[in-house]
Amino acid sequence: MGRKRSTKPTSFDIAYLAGVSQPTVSRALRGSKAVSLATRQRIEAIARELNYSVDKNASSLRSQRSNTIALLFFEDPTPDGANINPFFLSMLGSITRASANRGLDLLISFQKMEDDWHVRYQDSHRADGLILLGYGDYTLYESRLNQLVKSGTDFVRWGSVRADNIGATVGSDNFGAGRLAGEHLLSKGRKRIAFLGQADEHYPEFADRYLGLCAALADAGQPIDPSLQRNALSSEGDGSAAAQALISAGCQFDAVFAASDLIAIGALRALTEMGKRVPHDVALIGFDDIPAASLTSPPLTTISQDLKSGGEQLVDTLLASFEDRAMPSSMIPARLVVRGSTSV
Amino acid sequence: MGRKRSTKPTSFDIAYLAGVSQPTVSRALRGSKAVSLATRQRIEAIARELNYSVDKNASSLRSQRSNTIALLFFEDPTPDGANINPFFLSMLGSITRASANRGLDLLISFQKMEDDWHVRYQDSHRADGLILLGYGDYTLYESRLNQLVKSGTDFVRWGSVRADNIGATVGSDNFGAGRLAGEHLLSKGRKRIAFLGQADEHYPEFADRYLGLCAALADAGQPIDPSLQRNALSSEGDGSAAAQALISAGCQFDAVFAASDLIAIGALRALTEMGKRVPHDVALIGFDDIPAASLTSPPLTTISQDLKSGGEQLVDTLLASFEDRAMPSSMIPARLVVRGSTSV
DNA sequence: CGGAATATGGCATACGTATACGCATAGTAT
DNA sequence: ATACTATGCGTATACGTATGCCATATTCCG
Repeated sequence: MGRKRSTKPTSFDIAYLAGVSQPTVSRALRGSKAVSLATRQRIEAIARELNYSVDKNASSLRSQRSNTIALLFFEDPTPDGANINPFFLSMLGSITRASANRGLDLLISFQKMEDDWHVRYQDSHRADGLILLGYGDYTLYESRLNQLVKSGTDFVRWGSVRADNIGATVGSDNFGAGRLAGEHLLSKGRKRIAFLGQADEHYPEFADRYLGLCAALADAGQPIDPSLQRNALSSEGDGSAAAQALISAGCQFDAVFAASDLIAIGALRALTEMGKRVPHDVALIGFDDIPAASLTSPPLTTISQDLKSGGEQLVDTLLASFEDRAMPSSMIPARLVVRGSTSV
Repeated sequence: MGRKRSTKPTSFDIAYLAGVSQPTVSRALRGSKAVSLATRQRIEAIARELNYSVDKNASSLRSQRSNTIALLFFEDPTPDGANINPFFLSMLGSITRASANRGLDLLISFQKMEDDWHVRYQDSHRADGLILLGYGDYTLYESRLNQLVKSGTDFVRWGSVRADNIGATVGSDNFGAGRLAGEHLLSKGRKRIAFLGQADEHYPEFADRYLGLCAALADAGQPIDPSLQRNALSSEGDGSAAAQALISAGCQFDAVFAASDLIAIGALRALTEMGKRVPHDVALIGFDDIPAASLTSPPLTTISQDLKSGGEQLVDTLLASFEDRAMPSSMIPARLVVRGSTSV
């Protein structure tokens, strides 16, 4: 079954039945102006009747255009691989919809940083362009990005939007979001705000969030205590460890801004276990608004990224680059979601 | 950029450089036995040097094999579409990996029940076969499945494994899992166990779980009270409503088995709000072990489905059907994960 | 009413690969 | 030595569509 299909209809079959030539069928179905309305409708009717559909491979081969984009997801170096950051899964959903709405097929693939994915996708004409997604050490794939540019591959990245980015980038306004978080905590009377998250050039998004927080503090005339910034990658384990370290070091703080919800959730556990009450002793705010954020106790105040716009912008930016009208990188505003972890 | 690429190398280029004919290049790169080791290695070296990669479209067109599978995700009729069941996102991760390991590309797409996806994917030679994923009313797409069979499309479903299934199906042993849940609750001394979840033929997986629970009760000589079964689709809202209804109706129960974690989380909230202590007054067990399950308070005892095996079996079953050696439907054991919501 | 512009659609061909055949050469068996 | 099989590779062609170019029919305008 499936092997011996009764010969799928081709454009020649349609042409024969419609009394026209095969090219006319092709033109009609693609909506070319060179075919009269009457002829087109006749052809469309027959095509529908025969359940005809254009052969994607032949079409792509001839036109050198696959109408397909590849979503390459770069994993954190978490070796077990079972669990994926829920935030990116949501983003994936958004991109899927955006692609479908624009008539594009979507290939997805998880990548190890080491593989030579650029060859695999663009050179083989599997896809017209790439969307690159993933936290992880940015400096690690900088050289890869340069390769992409050099080989003329169209691509967009999700990440920190900066002037000197390699290739087009779409991302949240992390600086603004960090400021938002800071202002919210300040408005609650908190002054000594810890930041949990890697804040160096390897993780530019986290760094931007931290800088936003610092800006808010500065605006309010509050001092910035570097000892309140603790590194943490995006995982519960890291968040928990960072919070513990903070307490063990005897730091005084009345609020925690975690660079991701996973970190926040880990921190919440550690804080609770070590006798700090949230939000009474320590207010806590996360980032991403993953589904689990509303389930913790207290529920987590967090920053919600606009995934819908994010996915659409990624796809649109890529489409623009197909057509040689390069779209600029774009920055998407984020939104504060207030829940129990910051309201006393 | 990207438009005027300096003419990608073809198999003819390789052939010329290697001093052989184009077909020999094709054969060599596909590992045909008809080409000598020396020749193959020469060809491979040149191909690597030129950064050559087989044109996917030409290859698929000629061989009538795309080495691509399409993952079609059927959404619940939740109209907002923003949130996707986390369980299926995890499954998606597992399928992605399984495909990659077998050298298959993966197309993904969210489907409305109404579209004629079967045409779009298999008839256009986008994919060699389909994986169908999604909760939702099974009877609704029964007719579609029959169409697929009739048109000779290769596909596999994730769902309830039954003898009379249309097409190959891979799924968890829902009956066994239901029994597992029941036995666990009975072992905790609970006797009046409510079931929250649609348990009719429209949702066979839920129904199987309920039947498993009933079997456990029967084995223990406990009566089955039909009024303790309440319908709920897989959402927090439904779970919460069902739990409230149960209490409002004045039903006596000391345990709840929810057909999914989302339902369980909703139920947990309702129970707590209505003054029932979990697990003291009511033990609660969910299904799926989504990431959020460990974050509720108390953390949720649940059933964990083996997604890794699930994804692999789906892909392998599909591959088998490509090769006309039909693999049977297969049932995957599930595992009980005990947490606080059932241990006093 | 003649010639030019326009509308419609056919002809030829290219996209890059895979495979059925055929043809050598070499090795083996009879 | 003849016939036969196996090996290694070239020849020819098919996969199904899209598109540049040209031929015809139609319209339009002075």
